[in-house]
Amino acid sequence: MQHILIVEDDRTIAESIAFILEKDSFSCQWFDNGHGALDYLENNNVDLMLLDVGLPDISGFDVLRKVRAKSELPVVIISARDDEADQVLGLEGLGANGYITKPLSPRLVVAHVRAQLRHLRTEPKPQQSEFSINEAMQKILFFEQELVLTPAEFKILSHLVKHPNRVHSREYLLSIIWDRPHGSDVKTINTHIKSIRKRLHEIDDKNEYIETHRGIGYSLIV
Amino acid sequence: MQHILIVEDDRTIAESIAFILEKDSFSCQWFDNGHGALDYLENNNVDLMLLDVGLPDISGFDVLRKVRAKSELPVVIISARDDEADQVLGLEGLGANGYITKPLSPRLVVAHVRAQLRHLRTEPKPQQSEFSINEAMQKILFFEQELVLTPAEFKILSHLVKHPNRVHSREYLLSIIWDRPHGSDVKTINTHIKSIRKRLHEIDDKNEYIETHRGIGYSLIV
DNA sequence: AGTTTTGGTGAAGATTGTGTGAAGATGGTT
DNA sequence: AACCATCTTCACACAATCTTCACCAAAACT
Repeated sequence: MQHILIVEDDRTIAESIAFILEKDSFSCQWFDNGHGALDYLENNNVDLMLLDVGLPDISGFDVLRKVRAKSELPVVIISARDDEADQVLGLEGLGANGYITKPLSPRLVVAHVRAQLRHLRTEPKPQQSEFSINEAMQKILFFEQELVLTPAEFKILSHLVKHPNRVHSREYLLSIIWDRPHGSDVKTINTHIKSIRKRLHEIDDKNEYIETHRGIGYSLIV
Repeated sequence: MQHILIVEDDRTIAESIAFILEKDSFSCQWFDNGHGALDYLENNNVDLMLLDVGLPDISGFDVLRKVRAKSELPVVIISARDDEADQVLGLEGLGANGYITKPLSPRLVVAHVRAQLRHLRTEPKPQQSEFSINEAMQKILFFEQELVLTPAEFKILSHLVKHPNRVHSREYLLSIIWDRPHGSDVKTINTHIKSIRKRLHEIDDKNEYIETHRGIGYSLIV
């Protein structure tokens, strides 16, 4: 599931956006201020950010700059009024990926989000790694050798392979395993990671491909 | 030149899609109803189908199932409103290859069509195997020997033979057996697979040709 | 160094999915 | 109606997998 971060100080608007997106099978996290959102970004796996320019604490301008300092995360700007047009222009120059004007149309929000994420998906960097995924057979090759994985292991590893070199929280990795809400302990992931590591070691016992980020999560190094 | 079949009851939308695609050097054929499109498919060479879910005569659901009963033609769903989301999900389960929501963005339509056709090109060509199908006789040869199969078994096995080395969900395999909606349990497939395996074992009891993918479905290994 | 927190490990439940045989339901044919 | 082939359902056993737990090791913090 793709995870959207909503930064919007109007609670009503934020909730309606979240409602729409969740109906469209995205997961959402809402912040009514910039600092909270930036903190959240540090430790969580976010696929796209919807950013209102008029925030109480810091300007959208600064939020975007800080985000861009660290990542290429797609950011869609929400602009409140026409007289913010100049500001929006500046934001686009700074690397915003799109913008929507209020009042928001539900369809338009979904369309923008989808468009950005699809665009992201259709531009995969042909970054070759020692892993290759065969979705049709639900199998992963590691140095040309087939890994025998359980469903949960497959889901976790294929996500790590698709998004290497970045940290994924245990919560997020758990959410990948389930279809529906399921109240199991995040420590479960430790065990899954353990067995994935074991399987990788059977083929190449030298290297550590899955790195532990203490207190945060795991990442795959390629 | 690649040929696109457009099934869309809104003339304006259909014409604009056709215009865009033709500008992009595809050829198009438009139908404003499902039955006409299905007839056309029988006798014409189509590379991809753009299918609106809200048709006047039969539902997109039924159209897709009928198409899937006979081929792996790439089908991209066009969904009109948000409240069709559930339906679209069902269609994806039934084997749709993608979907676009209205209002349609020209670039997005072209992108989807191109993506699907590119994907098609990389699909493995039918490779020769120990199986050979005689459609006219509704028989399958396995190591030169004729398999005696019930209709349902024939449909399942011939689909597996035509699309080997990839996983097929029970839902999908069930949809192959029926022409129309039929509310039977997906576990039925377990039993069919069991009896197909039994028949294969009668000829070659060494190998496991049909592989189980726990929680997902089955695949035929060649 | 000692304490606290977090992650690794192996094994023991708990849970879920699948295989199996047989019984029941369905639909067509005589 | 009775038969037949076939499809579907069911109950159970078994296997694979997921989760939890207890314990130890490693890291971070006083």
